[in-house]
Amino acid sequence: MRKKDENKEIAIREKAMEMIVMDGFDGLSMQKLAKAANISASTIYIYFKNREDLLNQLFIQVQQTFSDVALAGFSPELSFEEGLWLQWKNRLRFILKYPVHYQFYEQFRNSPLINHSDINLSVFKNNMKHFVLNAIRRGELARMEPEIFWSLAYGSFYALVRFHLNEKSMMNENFKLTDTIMKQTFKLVIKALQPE
Amino acid sequence: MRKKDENKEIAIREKAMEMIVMDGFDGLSMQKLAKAANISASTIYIYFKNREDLLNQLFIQVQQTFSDVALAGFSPELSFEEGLWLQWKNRLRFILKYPVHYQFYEQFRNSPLINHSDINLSVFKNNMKHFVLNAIRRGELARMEPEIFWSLAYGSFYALVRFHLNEKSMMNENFKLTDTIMKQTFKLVIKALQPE
DNA sequence: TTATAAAATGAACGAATATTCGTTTATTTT
DNA sequence: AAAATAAACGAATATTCGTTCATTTTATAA
Repeated sequence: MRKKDENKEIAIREKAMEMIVMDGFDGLSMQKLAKAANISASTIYIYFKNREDLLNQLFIQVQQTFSDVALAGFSPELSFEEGLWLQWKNRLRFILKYPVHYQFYEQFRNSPLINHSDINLSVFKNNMKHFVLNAIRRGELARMEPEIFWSLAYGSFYALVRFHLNEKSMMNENFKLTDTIMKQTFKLVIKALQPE
Repeated sequence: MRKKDENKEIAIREKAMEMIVMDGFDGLSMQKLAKAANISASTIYIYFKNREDLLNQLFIQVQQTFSDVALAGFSPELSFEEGLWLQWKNRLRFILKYPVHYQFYEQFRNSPLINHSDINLSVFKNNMKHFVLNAIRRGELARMEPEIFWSLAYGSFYALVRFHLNEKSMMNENFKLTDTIMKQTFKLVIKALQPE
């Protein structure tokens, strides 16, 4: 009984994401993908049920990895400032290390495909829930709706990342996301979220 | 010399955006679009050079309308709090009135197509630049990098909108973007951006 | 070494793709 | 009302699409 070639599956996954990031979902055809991965088109169907399944598997894996990375070293018992900063750093680390994965992820999230792929983030959600509740209990975080917290704490972070990744930035053509910029933004967010 | 039928072009534009929002860029074929708009496929090529041109024209128009709406009633001389709040309301008004346009807009922005379509937002940029500088001069806004300002002032707003439009919200399944929520978030943003 | 089972392939499938072409239709100008 | 012109169309084009299938190759268990 011959085993599946792990490298082949990885090649399929990586090339597929590269092609999607380069040319959009239109740009990914099974035949072109096969050529890019140096295999036959029919081989792809040994590793994935069909095109839709391939796309979903890609998203699920990236999503899972991304949220795992975000939680690395994280504990709901951390102080509010420490915990949030850790997550910012974790997220940025992933984005910088795997920009293709991240861009694929964002593209997928903003496409209608997202509706057909169900996501499981219960571990992540639970962590964040406890983290927020603990911070409120300790008086480090203002009492507020979870969506308000989330919008401020992460919306601003992702806006920064977007400026960083886009060549044509809204305000400044040559924007670079330095540690200083990130820390300054972070401090302002903390200020906003503090009680009273 | 027969004139072009304005309604026909509008039908093409609207149906195209609907199809893209429903099924992604894959979902838009010229023949299906023609059927949806009750015309012949070849007629589309009278109004648009080709498929790519159609997509670009759609984006450019929505982008222009959106930034015009955002500036409605706006003046760079407005106080910081008034001016920012006006923009938030303007933006939300557009999003709620034309959700399909907005979702198409976001989808396009997050796709590689954005790189092939050049955008002209000089009027908008100029307004915002003066607005921010005036607010700093009057001491209503902390001195900071434009990207930090932008990330906080709009990143959090768009994160709220995202929660609102997504069925499966990250934190709360049944999140509704009420006036109260928006005003609360806005107040926190103002707090963050204030000097000292 | 042989048997076996799954991986891997290339050829082939019909359906769908964007675009073009020759012709017809509708509208405006003379 | 006739002439002129571009809109509008239906049919046809050559490709490309995702997927299937019969066959061959290859790694492993016996």
